[in-house]
Amino acid sequence: MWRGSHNQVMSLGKRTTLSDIAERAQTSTMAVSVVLNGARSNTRVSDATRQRILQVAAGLNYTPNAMARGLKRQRTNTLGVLFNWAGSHAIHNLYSVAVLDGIVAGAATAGYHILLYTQKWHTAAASASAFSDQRTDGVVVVAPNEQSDVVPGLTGLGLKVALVSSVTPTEGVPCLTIDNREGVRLALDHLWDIGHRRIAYIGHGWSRHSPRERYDAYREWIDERGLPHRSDEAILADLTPDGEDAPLHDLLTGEDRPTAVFAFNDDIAVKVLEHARSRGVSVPGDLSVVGFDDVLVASLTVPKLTTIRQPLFEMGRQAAKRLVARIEKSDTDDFIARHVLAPELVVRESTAPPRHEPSPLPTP
Amino acid sequence: MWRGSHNQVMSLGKRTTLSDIAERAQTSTMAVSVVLNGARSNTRVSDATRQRILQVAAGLNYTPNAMARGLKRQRTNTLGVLFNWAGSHAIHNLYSVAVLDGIVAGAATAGYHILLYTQKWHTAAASASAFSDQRTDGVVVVAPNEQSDVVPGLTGLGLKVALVSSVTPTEGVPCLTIDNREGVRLALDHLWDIGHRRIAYIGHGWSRHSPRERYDAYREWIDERGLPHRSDEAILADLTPDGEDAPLHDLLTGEDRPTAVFAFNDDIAVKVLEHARSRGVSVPGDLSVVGFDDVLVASLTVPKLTTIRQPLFEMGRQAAKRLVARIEKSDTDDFIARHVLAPELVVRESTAPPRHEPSPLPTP
DNA sequence: TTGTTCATTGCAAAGGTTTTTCTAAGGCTC
DNA sequence: GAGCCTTAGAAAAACCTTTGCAATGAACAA
Repeated sequence: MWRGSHNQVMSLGKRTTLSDIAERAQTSTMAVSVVLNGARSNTRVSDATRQRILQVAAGLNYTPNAMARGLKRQRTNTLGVLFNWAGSHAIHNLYSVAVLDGIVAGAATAGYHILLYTQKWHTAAASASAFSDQRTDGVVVVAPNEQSDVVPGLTGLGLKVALVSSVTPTEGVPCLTIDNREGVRLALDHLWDIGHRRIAYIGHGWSRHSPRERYDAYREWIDERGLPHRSDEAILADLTPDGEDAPLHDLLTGEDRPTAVFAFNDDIAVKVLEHARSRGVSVPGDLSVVGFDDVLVASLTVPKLTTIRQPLFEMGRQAAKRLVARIEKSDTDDFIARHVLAPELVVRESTAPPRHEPSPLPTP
Repeated sequence: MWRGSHNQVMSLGKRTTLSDIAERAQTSTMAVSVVLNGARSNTRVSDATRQRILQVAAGLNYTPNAMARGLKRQRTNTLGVLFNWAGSHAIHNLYSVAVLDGIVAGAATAGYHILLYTQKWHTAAASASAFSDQRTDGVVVVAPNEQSDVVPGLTGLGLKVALVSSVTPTEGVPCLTIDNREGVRLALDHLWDIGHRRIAYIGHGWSRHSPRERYDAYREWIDERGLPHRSDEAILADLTPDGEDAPLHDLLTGEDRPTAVFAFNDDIAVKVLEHARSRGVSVPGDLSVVGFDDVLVASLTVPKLTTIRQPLFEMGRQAAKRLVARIEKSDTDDFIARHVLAPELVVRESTAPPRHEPSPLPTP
């Protein structure tokens, strides 16, 4: 290790820069820069000075200043991620966690870091400009609220964007999603195959795209099979934590109650399970339950939840990968905007053939 | 909105810079800089030009270039986060999720962003220098492996560091942790109070600090109460996913089997629950189970898990907060290194008084 | 000897912002 | 009317890296 005479303080005082190295190696900063990066320049360096530089650099453990480099290169090797905030929680559900995990993995293999913007952005497109600081080379937006015009706002600023779980409003923005209709179909076909004919849908909030799409697919399927529409077929559950949800209660205990329930997602399915247990309704004996997402908890419930698996990790990973590709190739060669991944039925323990006659209701 | 003559392309060509604004406002870039930030400079600007600048800036929706600003200010308003990677998953357990969520929240209130470094760092201190690019103002290290010398490596480089869940090896590094001994005590006292005398410990891997500390606390408590040490008191379970874990099987079905089990964390406790169910051991009837962490799934198991709550979100939030304080105050005024938060007993459904006589074993 | 080629390396500019220093001008006091 | 203070704003330096270009010098061919 090469040491200067009065440089003991070096390590904790100033960071070492290119010119520090240059000074000690008796050369200029550009030579050092060229040697320490793969030289894209037409500046060439003799072997003698190259060795000298490498030796000095090794002794000083130099790390390039990412700010200066980013400023010069107009490239930061960093991907931004935008979440929908829920209160003070950015990563408030297991869905986001799985996607983020995938994004991180995808970015990691491409040598990119991840920046979590901590600003809340659902407000207006006015806030979009905040993300076009030059901190990131592109942004992954996870499940954007469609009411919001953030995505057009971002692309309008010339920002590279990739989406996870969203319809694509703007051209040229890769969007990772699954086939919701197919997922619903898988779930309902499964229930049909094991004998269910009275199947209810439980969901919430029509404001977003996927709830609408899944509910539409459900109704379509019901029509296809020639089943009657139930008056209570769709519950917009604001399911209170283990509380008194009257519509849900009615649904599960009514005279013409369904033998199976398809829930918009696993969170809701879990609540249905809890509700059923507290009401003495046995799952899957009296009621079959299918969820959607196959989030981490789905395999931990009792009974384990049958659900439609979204490859969330993979979606995040691919979103990162596509975004990087878009950043690094300046042009949109073989660019496909919409990547629809296949959902998958995961049969666990919460579904079974219905009892032939509705069992007598347990007295609560 | 002020528009120049040939600037329609502005929005999607180049980003607007200070000098763009200066040019249009007929002034210099420094004046613009001074107006658009809280002026710390002694450059002063008349009201007339100030208005002119503000007007032009509003029209061009200017966003400062974070790279340039960071380079100049030597401050990025960004906090780095370092996780222990497990395979390709950075945020592989609910523990990390809760902490990260807290870090993000804490950073957000302080106006900081979060950078997730995607490099794996457990290898050596040599990789520590990679985190002293000037990208972040400080780094939160979550549950560092103590074998690794990364933390000393980081601080040695003059980097500001905060730790979550770690012993503090170096001076001047804030460390957010809980009182493990107290947590163990809470759990065991609870079991004692409801009548348990044969209590086993299930954990794994002594390589990290907290397993050691909790196990030590367990043994100490056993001694204090004058209870005999069990030969099988500590199972180092490499619990295979719903598989054949022989030691665990022996423990749960042996002649002198414990009436209660204290698990190192919730993940293990959940596996014990699964194991018990598949063996026909009823919880809490035949066996009480206590976990540790109170991670999200703890309230979703059947029966719901009694556990020791770690305020993980709060730990993350405080780590971010302390780190920011340390960054913004140059000096270590009233600096306290170690912040020990209080664990809390959360009694749910997995604990109950033991049956007076051991119930006959169910035939598997 | 003179002109040409080639390798080596330093100069300088650029990237956008912040801050210190400095100038110019106007207004005030005596 | 001269000196001085205040104000407004510009020039320039700095932060650190990257890269086009020029300069230097040596070897080499004519």
